[in-house]
Amino acid sequence: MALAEAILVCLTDRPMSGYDLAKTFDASIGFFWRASHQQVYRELARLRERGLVESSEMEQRGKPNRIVHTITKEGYNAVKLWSSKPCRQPSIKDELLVKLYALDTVDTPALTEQLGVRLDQHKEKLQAYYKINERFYEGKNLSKAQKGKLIALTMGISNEQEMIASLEKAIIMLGDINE
Amino acid sequence: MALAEAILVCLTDRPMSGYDLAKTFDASIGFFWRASHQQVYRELARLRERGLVESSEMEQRGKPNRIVHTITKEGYNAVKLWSSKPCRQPSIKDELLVKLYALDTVDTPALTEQLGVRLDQHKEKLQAYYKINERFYEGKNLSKAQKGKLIALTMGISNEQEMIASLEKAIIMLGDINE
DNA sequence: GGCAACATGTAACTTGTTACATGATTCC
DNA sequence: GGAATCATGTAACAAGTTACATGTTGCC
Repeated sequence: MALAEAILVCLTDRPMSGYDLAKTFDASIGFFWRASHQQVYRELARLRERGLVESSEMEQRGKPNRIVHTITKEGYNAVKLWSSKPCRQPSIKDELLVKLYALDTVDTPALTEQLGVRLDQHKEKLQAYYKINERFYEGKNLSKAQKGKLIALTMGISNEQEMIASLEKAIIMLGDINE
Repeated sequence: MALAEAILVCLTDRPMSGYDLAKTFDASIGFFWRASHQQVYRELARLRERGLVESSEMEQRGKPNRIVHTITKEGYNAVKLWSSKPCRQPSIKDELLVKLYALDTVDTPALTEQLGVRLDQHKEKLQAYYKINERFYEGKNLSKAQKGKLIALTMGISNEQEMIASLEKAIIMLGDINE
């Protein structure tokens, strides 16, 4: 049920269309909670039914019309209530670690390559985080909302750094085994 | 579809009952892939249908009978095939970071407490990892299978260490904001 | 002419969660 | 007497994924 809240949280920033939200879940908030556009549209329909967002169609020239969703007072209350309740633990599903766990049954060269692919993904993500940090936070006067986002970003950065170091070490360890 | 493979991977170690598997998904392999007992039983039924495991009932005295599942040759092949194909990226769903992202809409004292709870969870997990390391790996002669598990464990340890440091920092940053 | 971006959705299916259901033994 | 552990599952529902479906504008 936290997709609902993640959407509401995005809408506290500004009213958005489903398309905007889908893009947001592919970047920014998507770093902490990922969702496809299909999920977003389905959840928006439910939020509208529950009165937590209001939707209005905006005409546009040269582009298809957008349906813009605005968080309601009840929506804000729902976010506040949710935020006061304990979090569930983040779900963990990592195929790469499961493959390491089964090392003697597994295709080792393929696995080594996959570790490399993953390493590159984390490097890219770290660079993306650095750019966001430079562009929006570094050396700026920040509102409370921005400070919260900066804390989340900081955690993201140190997590990526750690993952990169870990994977580099893992690749070396795996190489040693196959000598 | 990777729950199937995670179960098969567990069964490469030794034949197990659904109950054993459910416990395994609550510890060891559960550190990388979590699943409830309901999911395990459902997936076992499918694996049996697909011929990837074979099941036989074992009578026990004083306890209910167990149904023990053994991985078949086809099961091993399925693991190998899966391992050679690229991994999907691990899913990310972290309510705590979403709450930080929405700091000005959120109940801040409650959030601070939740950060503390999460910090404790990671500390406990780290201790658990240390114990596993001591008991099974440190200063021992390791098979290839064990070396793979050790790599995964090493990654788990450094990830927990990083999370602990990050959360401690986040709690301080959040405290500074509310002064 | 083709592809990317803009924009919204439906349908079918697979996974994951919550609740229910049963029943024996062992330990406190 | 009650709780914990052992042991197996079903059913209903919620969430997530994959594939399908349509149509415009702007750029190369």
